[in-house]
Amino acid sequence: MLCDVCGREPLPVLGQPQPERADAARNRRRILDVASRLIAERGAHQLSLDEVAREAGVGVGTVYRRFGHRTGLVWALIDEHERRFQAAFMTGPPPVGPGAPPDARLRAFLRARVDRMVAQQDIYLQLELGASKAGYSGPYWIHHTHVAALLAEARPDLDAGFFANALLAPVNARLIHSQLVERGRSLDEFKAGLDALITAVLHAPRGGRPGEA
Amino acid sequence: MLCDVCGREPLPVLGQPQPERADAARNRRRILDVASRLIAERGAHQLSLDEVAREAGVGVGTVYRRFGHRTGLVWALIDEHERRFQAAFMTGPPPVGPGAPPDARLRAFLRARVDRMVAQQDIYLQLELGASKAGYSGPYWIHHTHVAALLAEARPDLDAGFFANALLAPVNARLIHSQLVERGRSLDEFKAGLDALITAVLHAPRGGRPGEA
DNA sequence: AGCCTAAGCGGAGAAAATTCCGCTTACAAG
DNA sequence: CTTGTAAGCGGAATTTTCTCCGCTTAGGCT
Repeated sequence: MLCDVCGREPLPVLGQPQPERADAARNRRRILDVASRLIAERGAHQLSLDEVAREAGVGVGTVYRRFGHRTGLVWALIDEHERRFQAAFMTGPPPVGPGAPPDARLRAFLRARVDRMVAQQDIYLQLELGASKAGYSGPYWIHHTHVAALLAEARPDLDAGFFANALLAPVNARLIHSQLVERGRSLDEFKAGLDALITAVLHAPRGGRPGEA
Repeated sequence: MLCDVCGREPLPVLGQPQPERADAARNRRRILDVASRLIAERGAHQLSLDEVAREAGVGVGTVYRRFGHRTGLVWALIDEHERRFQAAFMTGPPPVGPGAPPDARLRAFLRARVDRMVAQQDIYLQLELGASKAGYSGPYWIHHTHVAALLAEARPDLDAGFFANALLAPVNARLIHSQLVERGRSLDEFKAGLDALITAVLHAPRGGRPGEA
């Protein structure tokens, strides 16, 4: 069912690969390989799925059945990195992983997220473009849950759900790109800003109920 | 020139209408009228510029010469509201306009921005979709300048530029939509969250240099 | 080995965005 | 009123996204 305000339906979560026919697996691999090569050559912003299909030697239908839409393919290209990233903050070593105090983990997490976005700027920009078709996709809510949990640990009196969004929202490809490329800010300045934001949130005045000032 | 990372060029600022031929002005009017009718009828997400052109009795070329691209047209539809909004916070009565203390103005401003986005959700979603083609457009930076100025007034020791982005980032159509529609949060909860965020920023611990915690 | 069928395939084609360019015309200057 | 010309026009053509549906085949079953 499509939402009547934004006209989209949720992006199917790309879970663990369910049993897949051999030819299907081979095609998936080919498509992903071609796509990442084309992106490396010319940038994610002019990736044409027709061309991917042609170069991969499959029909466009195959690409679409597998990945749903343009954004789905781009997301699949990030998926592997994302899994690694999730492993890092969920089970990896401190300060990103468990073991460090929550404020340190928050800082480390947001900084790592920035690094990921900078490393593959154009792919993330592409992802955010398609986002209005795919909505906030799986990984966003995983990150949200993580940040909210750390916040709840450090400051149980706050509205963790809201503040998690508030901390994640500035860490987006478009803003980072504009800061770095158009506004001439440095990465360090940006990260220092995030640290300051985290500090501000963690030291927020205590209010009567969660979410109040 | 196109940016080689994101492949876009800046959205031309829609300034005051420069002298325009009579037929051009008439066509602009027709296009805008048809577009807003079609959006009212069927939602911004399925606005087809071909159809707009047909119904307005002009060629598609005319639509594109005038508005540049899909996002340009959508933005033009918001332009009038935006002007009113800008007038309100720059020269209107308090608490949004000058006269109230900066913290009150910040709260009022963000709440007003939320209301604007809620009132025309689908148009703003559309705008954010096109954003990666148009980049952060004029109004974003006007809002940013405004928020940064208020922050600088209240807390001259902070990195106003960064925190302005941090306050604006959570007020976006996609997040608001997901909170309200998918997550079942109320508008009041969201606004209360923003108030708390502002409070946290304004009470941030004082650091050695701007931007540090 | 032969059969069955659901999963997978592919490409024509519909729909939408955006570009291009030769024709038309508003309107200012004479 | 005539004329020159820059501004404006329109729509065919190009490009890309995404859908549809009839054909093919991998691989389990006997």
